[in-house]
Amino acid sequence: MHHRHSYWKDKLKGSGCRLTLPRRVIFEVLNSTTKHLSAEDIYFMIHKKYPGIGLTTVYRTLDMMVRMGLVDKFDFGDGHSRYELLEAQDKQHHHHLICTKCGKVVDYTDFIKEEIALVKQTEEGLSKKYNFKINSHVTQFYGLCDKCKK
Amino acid sequence: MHHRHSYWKDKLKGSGCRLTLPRRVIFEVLNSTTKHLSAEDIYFMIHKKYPGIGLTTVYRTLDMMVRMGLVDKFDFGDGHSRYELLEAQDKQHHHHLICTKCGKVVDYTDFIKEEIALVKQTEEGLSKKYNFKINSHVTQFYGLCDKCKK
DNA sequence: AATATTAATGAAAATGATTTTCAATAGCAA
DNA sequence: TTGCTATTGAAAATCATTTTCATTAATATT
Ligand SMILES: [Mn+2]
Ligand SMILES: [Mn+2]
Ligand SMILES: [Zn+2]
Ligand SMILES: [Zn+2]
Repeated sequence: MHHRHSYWKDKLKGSGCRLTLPRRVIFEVLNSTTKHLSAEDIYFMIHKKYPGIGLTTVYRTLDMMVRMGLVDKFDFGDGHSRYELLEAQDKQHHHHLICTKCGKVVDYTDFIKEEIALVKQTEEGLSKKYNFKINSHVTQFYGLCDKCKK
Repeated sequence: MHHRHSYWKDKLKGSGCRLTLPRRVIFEVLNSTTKHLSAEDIYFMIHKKYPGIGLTTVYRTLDMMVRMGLVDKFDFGDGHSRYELLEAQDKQHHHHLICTKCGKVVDYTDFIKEEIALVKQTEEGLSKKYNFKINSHVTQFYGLCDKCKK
């Protein structure tokens, strides 16, 4: 985790960017949660302690982190983009299970091995057949969670 | 295809809805394309012949068709929701391959058999483990198409 | 066919997430 | 410190989509 810290900071500096307070704070929020936060979520989470940091900056910072490949941006269909630190903590590549009623999101890695194998194979086939250079994929399951089922 | 026409019309009427000109026109557009159109796309496609049909109605009609389970709504990440008639023509369940540069979308069904099998199996496992009732899934590959690669 | 009922429509206004603008600020290299 | 300029915050702008509301038209009834 410590090497990751320096890693992203170095990466910032390496591309002529500055290490600012908002950037450090926003990174820390993402690094210490398991949730899938929206820009507004983050804004409110830090606003008490850092009232000087504006929502605009949250958006800009998240956007930058996405471009740096540090953060993943998701759309779960509720009108708010959500962000998640890549390779954070013990996190690995995973897919999502989303409750369409309450918005609950589950990261699952259970069947990821088989999925990854199939995905890799599919990617290869598709790349060849359609001449695409595939960079990423998204798999999401939508449904109703435990509580919302009844 | 003829039975499909009557099918959706019957479904409409069955739920107390009226069969109006905008609805017929919008259905026809979706039924005669292989593309993934946005509300605005549809609006402009019909505007010359039917200048009386407003964008609001296009949105409303698409929304209704989605609720009826007649149309699928997708977000390919370009800021416009896109719509596709379900089970239209020779179309089957399929996944998408999206060029992040030019927006080209490919429907592919090549590896769908294996995918479907895995998806079904994954759904079962996830349903059990997380107590979700899974209703749908989305799988999309992002990359660069033939032309945009270079 | 004429009429009554009310779902559906279109224009305009509102919404709300995200982006842009721009003058002020703060990293950081020298 | 100083100077350069990337970054910031506030306010305004953008833009896809939704809401409002008076009008219209689909359909059931006469
Ligand atoms: Mn996740
Ligand atoms: Mn498709
Ligand atoms: Zn739920
Ligand atoms: Zn392309």
